[in-house]
Amino acid sequence: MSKYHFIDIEKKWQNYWAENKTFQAQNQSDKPKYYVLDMFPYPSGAGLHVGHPLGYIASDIYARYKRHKGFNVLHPQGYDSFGLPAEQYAIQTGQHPRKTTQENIIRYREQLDKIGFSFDWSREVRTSSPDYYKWTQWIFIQLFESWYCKAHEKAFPISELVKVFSEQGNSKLNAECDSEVTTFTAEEWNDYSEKRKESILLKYRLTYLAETEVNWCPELGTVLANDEIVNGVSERGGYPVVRKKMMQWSMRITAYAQRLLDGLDTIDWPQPLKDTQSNWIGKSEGAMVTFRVVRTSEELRGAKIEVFTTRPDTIFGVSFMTLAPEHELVERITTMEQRFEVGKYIEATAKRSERERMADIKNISGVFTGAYAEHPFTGEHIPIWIGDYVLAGYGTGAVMAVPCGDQRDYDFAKHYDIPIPNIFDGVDISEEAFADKERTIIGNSDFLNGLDHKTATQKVIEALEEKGQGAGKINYRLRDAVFSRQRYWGEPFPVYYKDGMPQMIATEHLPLTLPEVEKYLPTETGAPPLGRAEVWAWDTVNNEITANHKIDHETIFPLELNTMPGWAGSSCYMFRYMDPHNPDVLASEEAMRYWGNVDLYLGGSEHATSHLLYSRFWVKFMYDRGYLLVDEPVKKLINQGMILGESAFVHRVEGENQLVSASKISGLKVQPIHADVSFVNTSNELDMEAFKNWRPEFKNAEFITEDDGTFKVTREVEKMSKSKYNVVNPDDICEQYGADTLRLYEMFLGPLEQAKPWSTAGITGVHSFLKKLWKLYHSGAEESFAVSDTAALADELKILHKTIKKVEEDIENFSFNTSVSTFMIAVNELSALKCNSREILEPLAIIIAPYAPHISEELWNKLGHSESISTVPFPQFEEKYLVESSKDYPISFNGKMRFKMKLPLDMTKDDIEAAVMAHEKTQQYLDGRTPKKVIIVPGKIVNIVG
RNA sequence: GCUGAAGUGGUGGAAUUGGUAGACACGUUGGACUUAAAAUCCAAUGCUCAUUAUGGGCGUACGGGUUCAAGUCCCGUCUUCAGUACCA
Repeated sequence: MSKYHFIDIEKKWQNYWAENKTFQAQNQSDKPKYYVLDMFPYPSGAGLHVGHPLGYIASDIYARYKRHKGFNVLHPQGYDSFGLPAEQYAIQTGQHPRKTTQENIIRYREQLDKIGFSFDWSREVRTSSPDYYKWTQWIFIQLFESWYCKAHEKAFPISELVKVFSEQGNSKLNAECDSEVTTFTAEEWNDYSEKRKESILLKYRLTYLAETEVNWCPELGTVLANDEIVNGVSERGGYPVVRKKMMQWSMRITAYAQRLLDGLDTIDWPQPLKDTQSNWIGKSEGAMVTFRVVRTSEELRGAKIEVFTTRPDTIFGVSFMTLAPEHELVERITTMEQRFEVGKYIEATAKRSERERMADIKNISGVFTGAYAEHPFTGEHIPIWIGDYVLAGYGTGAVMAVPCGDQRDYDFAKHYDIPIPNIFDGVDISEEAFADKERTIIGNSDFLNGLDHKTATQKVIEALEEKGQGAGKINYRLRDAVFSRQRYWGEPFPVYYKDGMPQMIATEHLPLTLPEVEKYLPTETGAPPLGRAEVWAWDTVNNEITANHKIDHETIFPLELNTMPGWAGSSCYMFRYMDPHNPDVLASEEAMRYWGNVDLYLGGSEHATSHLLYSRFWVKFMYDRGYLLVDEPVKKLINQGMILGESAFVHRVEGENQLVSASKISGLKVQPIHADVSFVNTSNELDMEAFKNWRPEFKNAEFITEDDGTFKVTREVEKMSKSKYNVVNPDDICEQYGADTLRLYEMFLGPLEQAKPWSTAGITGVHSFLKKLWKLYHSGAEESFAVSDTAALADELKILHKTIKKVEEDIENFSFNTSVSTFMIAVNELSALKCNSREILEPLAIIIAPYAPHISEELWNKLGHSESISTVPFPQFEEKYLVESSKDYPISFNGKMRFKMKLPLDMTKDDIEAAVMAHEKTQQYLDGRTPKKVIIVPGKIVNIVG
């Protein structure tokens, strides 16, 4: 084995690492720790494509580099193995999702192993394994057993809440809870039945069961969270979604809204991602204002409308109110005369899907209820309307309409001929509303006249508070997260139902394992798939699962039929890696103390409002309750860009079986067809035979070729996907060029964070670099190993140290693409010098090792070392080798670079001025004039002002 | 609409953060080696004018500005991408 046989070399070292457990991390070490994590993959049936490993390669380079730098590195990997695709595959084929998931994991592992990652596989976790989801269930129970105190901004055990209730009731309590909680005294509480107490507590628990309006996807037979819906259809499959009321588990994430927002300042995450999260949380400051409904009938006694507004300062501009069609008061306040109109309108809006409503922004629609509200200050009667521009889900589902200050209110008022009073000084509102807070001076508003936005807001809130008709309020867009899914392949809830109330299974009996079912579809009665399980009841005497027919509602109770959503298993998994086999706790305190939080996390930005937000929420909760020692999961996060596919299109003449080459299309009516990219070479020529044999419909197709007889396809950049036939498998690249080439090439493609299309066009350049590197250590036709012990030349040392310095900077800045160039330059320069000195070639192998670990292990081994290169310290660059005796100084004159001058490095400013002045060429450019000054930037450039 | 990021050769992309723009690679062209091809090696390659040669002009989306010096900083305009959207 003398030539660069990458296949043998890579296999050899991958086996070596596995056998020697080279990358197993220890939980005790004198070294500083570093935790590098990738977002773990969902093992899909399609396997990995070249886009998946991009982030893994980057994090692997960083992990390997940190090991060279003397860190104890934790770099684990696992599988997010619960999920919908496996379940849908199960529905189609009847195969158990456990089986297909297992197969997919094996396939993923094979593919990952071929790329030479330095994962510590002894710590692997799988979210679908009972040993793991035991902890997901355990966390769920802790959330159930907790409430959130707003006074302390912290979660506490529910037992403390019970104590507060029994001692002083709930009137003084400042806790996060459902909006309709009524106040009670300690005496009242103590008199309540157990069931009533339970149902009150449920309104305070951090995970709770409630009738909520949810996004129901009939096609998938399940509810979806807001972030699982894109443009009104399901993210998976693109099926329609409708609103529906259902009894669901929810997570009280809204309790943590402010802390989730504040925490963003403490973490080093990309700005766009932070912005996405803070938009999603959507904090807005304003006031709650209560409007009394004018009592025109007994029915309306005590009726009030609460609104949220960010502009309480414009309250004197209110000329009508608008309720969402779904608002609970609509039914009650609508007058007899308007009943028919209102009913018609509500029916019409209910029929329209969310999507239609969004597409129809321009159309103004609404209807008058016939009722009036009373202005808190003027007592004026304000008409109450219904309009679908008001969303039931935001604020209170009602607005005080100030047409002069809000464009939507303005348009609505214009459309229905409602007055538009102007309450701004010196502003023309005849054409449009005026919404500039900064330039606002209030007028025509009684005690607010002449005030600016800020002062007026403050003053009006005080006045409202005095009247008991309002208060300052911060509102969030963030909703509580629905946590129930009507699916089979997810974590079962550790919950059974006694007398209609949910009960937790004691934590010592976890995990509650997923039952077997015959089919993975919902039942005929519409219950979730777990409704098919025959053994799915909880025996509270023996504390075990038992058959449904034994349910007696005395000691044996039905278990929850829903399962948890995809993000349940991924919210705290980073802590399980710290101590993955611990049977007693999620991770031991010792392990958590040592590893802290994730130092570097790599993954796609598509998880911004799901996994990354929910994970932060759970971690903060676990921190509050003392189960974790940190309140943010991840210190630094990098979003790697997606690698896109370059789809190939063959064009077929419409209605004919004629296929037209790219340049012959014009003028023809053609239909593009995705062709498999493996039939196309780099100059876009199609392998016509392969295409003919691809599908029977093309067997007899006629090809209209280019004039030279070739057939060309057109290209388009799209997301890589099986259905677009543009998927490139990393295995093929590893086979043809090797894993080291794949690793280097994926980095070389461009900046890590940027999306970029995959193209093999440049891969030969990277591959030939590795061949050159190999040749540097070998010589002769036989390429025998040839490294000598002769001392290195000064030039060689300079190249080496320049390279060390640059590569170190690049890795620290995560600009892995430029260091590949740096290696290429170094190898080219050293080859030109015919360098074969061990003094150079040994450190060179180390600095390349993080990027191309297999070839460097092989070279390291040939250099006579028996240990793995991955444990060797990274070479230190030394400034002294970079220093030159003299340097070319570019000389600028009147802003233009004129010529370069060789000057000694240690020259002072005066020396340089003198040297420049003495220089013959300077005289030539100055042309007899005296320069005003000579500007010297030390070590850089000399500039003469003429 | 709002928020954020970005705009550099034929292509992917560099540029030590204000100091010789286009590193490195692909592609293209020419050459060497070959019966030939592949592989490999060498040279040229931003555009443009001119030439025997040295050279000149223009160039980092567009228009201004600051500076001895701008891809980089400031103001304005345009375009692209991403997130979000009747959020009161």
